[in-house]
Amino acid sequence: MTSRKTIGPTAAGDARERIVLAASKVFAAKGYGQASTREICKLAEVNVASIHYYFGDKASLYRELFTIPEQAVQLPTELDDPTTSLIDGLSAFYQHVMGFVLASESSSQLRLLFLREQVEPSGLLEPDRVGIIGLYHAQLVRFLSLHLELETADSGVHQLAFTLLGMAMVFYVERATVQRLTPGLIGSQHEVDETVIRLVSHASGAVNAERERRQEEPK
Amino acid sequence: MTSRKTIGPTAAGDARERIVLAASKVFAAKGYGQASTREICKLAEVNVASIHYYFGDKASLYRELFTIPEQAVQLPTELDDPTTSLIDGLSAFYQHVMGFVLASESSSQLRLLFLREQVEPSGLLEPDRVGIIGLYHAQLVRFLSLHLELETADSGVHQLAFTLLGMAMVFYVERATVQRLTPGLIGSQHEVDETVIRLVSHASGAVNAERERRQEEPK
DNA sequence: TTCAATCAAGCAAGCGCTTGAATTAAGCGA
DNA sequence: TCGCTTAATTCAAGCGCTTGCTTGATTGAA
Repeated sequence: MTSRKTIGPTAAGDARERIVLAASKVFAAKGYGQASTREICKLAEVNVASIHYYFGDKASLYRELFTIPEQAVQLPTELDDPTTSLIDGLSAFYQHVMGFVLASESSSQLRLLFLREQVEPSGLLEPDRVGIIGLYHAQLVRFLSLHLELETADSGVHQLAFTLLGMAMVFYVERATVQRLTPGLIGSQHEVDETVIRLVSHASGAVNAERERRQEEPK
Repeated sequence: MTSRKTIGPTAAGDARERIVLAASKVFAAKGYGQASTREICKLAEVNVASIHYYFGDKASLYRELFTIPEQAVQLPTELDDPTTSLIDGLSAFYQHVMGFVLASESSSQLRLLFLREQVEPSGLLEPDRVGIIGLYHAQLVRFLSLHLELETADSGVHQLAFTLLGMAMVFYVERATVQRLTPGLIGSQHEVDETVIRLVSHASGAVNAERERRQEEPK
């Protein structure tokens, strides 16, 4: 049905790709429910029937966007290197995560889509699916367990990982509010760099607090 | 048109209240766009015309839910008391904020609605409106400026306030993920209490880090 | 000639909203 | 207490519109 051996008539078989690109933009901007197939097709400059022709239906097109992610969800490798210091690891983490808060173009388009699916699940994906946040969280738990010298990760480490995640997530979820209340944090690359430095400082403070908390009540 | 001097026919004039209650549930669960007036009316057990009769249209009904909030958005008073210590203030803050993560019933229904409007603005409210997060943020900035002994709040304090906010927000925005990855953090009142204690610890660590960061580079 | 690809047109369903009539409780003179 | 008026409220039906999706015809490169 959709063999790609032979390319289409007009110019190229890129209609399918144009649909995927347009869909990622519209879905990311409006969410699954509010996005209309007609708007996607108009943006992709294809006929409304093309979605059915290439993907079957709207839901399948949406799921298609979540099958690409292997490259999009690339975790910072430094955190899994045992020789990385706490500060360097946190620095790598926040540089990586905050790198997408700028440039709302195609690079971060998918990431926006993933975040939206995480915050407001469409119900179309596998329900037990591990989202981006889950991947970051697992990596942070590993990293923190190492630097807190724990054999097994307990609730405290898990919560600490959520703490570090939340510190960055607020800039995505509340991006508009941050920009309005405090312009100068995520407006330019230089500002983001400054913000990352402070994030690392706050994060290491939290990690140290957790370490001290454990020494007080080793239980 | 809608005088409430005389009560209606059947039982009481509570049809309007039933609509408000049902609307807050449906809007909170699905968002403004995905919620349908028919579903709201069905839940409220009223005719579809009742929304127009009592509120005019769907948008006005939605706005109505945001005019009640004075009691819902009650900030913790301890933070504005100059005699409150850093730890006590942080403890009051997180107890207050995390107090709504349990009990997903009517009490937190409105709060869920507010959070959704913050994350995904409907565009129906005044555009320069300060949401809940803005109120909490302003209070935190005041509190932190006091305890960091600053005359004017700069970007660093603002960011620190967002850091403290994000640490709690992750439990709301990523509630489902937290429950799945780390059951035992927000499942019961006792668990929430434990979580709050650790949050206060992490937060004070972040605040102390910010304090030290300022001493190093006073500039 | 073949067939993947595109197109305009339209279908059923759901949406917000409107309408005019039916229902009901309260007010009131006799 | 009765019968009547009045007005608040509820109701079924349906209007115009958008939605996702389908169809049968058309296009054009191989």
